Amino acid sequence: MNLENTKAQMRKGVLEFCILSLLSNKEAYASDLIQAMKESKLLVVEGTIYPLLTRLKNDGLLSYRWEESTGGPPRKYFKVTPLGEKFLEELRNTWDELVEAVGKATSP
Amino acid sequence: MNLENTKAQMRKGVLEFCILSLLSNKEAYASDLIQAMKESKLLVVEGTIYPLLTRLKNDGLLSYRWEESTGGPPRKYFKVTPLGEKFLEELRNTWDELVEAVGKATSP
DNA sequence: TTTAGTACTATGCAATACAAAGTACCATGT
DNA sequence: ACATGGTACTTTGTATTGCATAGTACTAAA
Repeated sequence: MNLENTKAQMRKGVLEFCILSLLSNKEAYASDLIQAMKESKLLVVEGTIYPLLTRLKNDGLLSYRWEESTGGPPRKYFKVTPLGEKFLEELRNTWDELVEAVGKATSP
Repeated sequence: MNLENTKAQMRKGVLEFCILSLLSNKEAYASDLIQAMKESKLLVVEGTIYPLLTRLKNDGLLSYRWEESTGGPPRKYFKVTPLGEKFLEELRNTWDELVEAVGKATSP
């Protein structure tokens, strides 16, 4: 039981929420997202984000298009589907409820 | 990918925090905790809480004593150890940071 | 042609919430 | 005395998912 492990556990489930939310604002590819998450102090690495994006795509919450890059291989630009927007809305509620519930449980 | 599943994911890591926090206020046994969590709208079931309590105890964050019950088998009353209090303090920071980080990442 | 950097893919592991089945103890009813 | 029901705890197995790691493929510069 170490703190880093627990932090990682806490991040679970909120990553989905954050990624969907970021993509809801504008299209992006993996590196954009990693950068954006980093700026919010939510560190994510490649091994996490690529499988996550694939999962969300397979579930119909995201779609993507290929775009050529000026230097380097082409990029997968993701955006949120209508179904994804709907799911995102539910995630917002879920998150708010969780924050409130934890507040209740942990305030003396 | 369904909402219930994601909710469960979001709860991960938070449960530890809530349980430690509840026990920091006063000693309790499993059913007390399940009840308290329920009142905070954080549903937990036996299969989750018993292994969690055992984990926390094995890591030295909790200790327990047996107490006879008026009706039914004896109960394990848990309380937070000094090490647990220290860990709890860190979890508080971690949680606050996470809430802030998610807020940044998900607000337009 | 080789090297470095970027982007994506694939495989395997560890942590943990939960379900489900099981064990043990006590009190009550017959 | 015995069966029944409720409470408390234990054990086992499963599914999900973040992460590490290694690998593939493309571009550009040396």
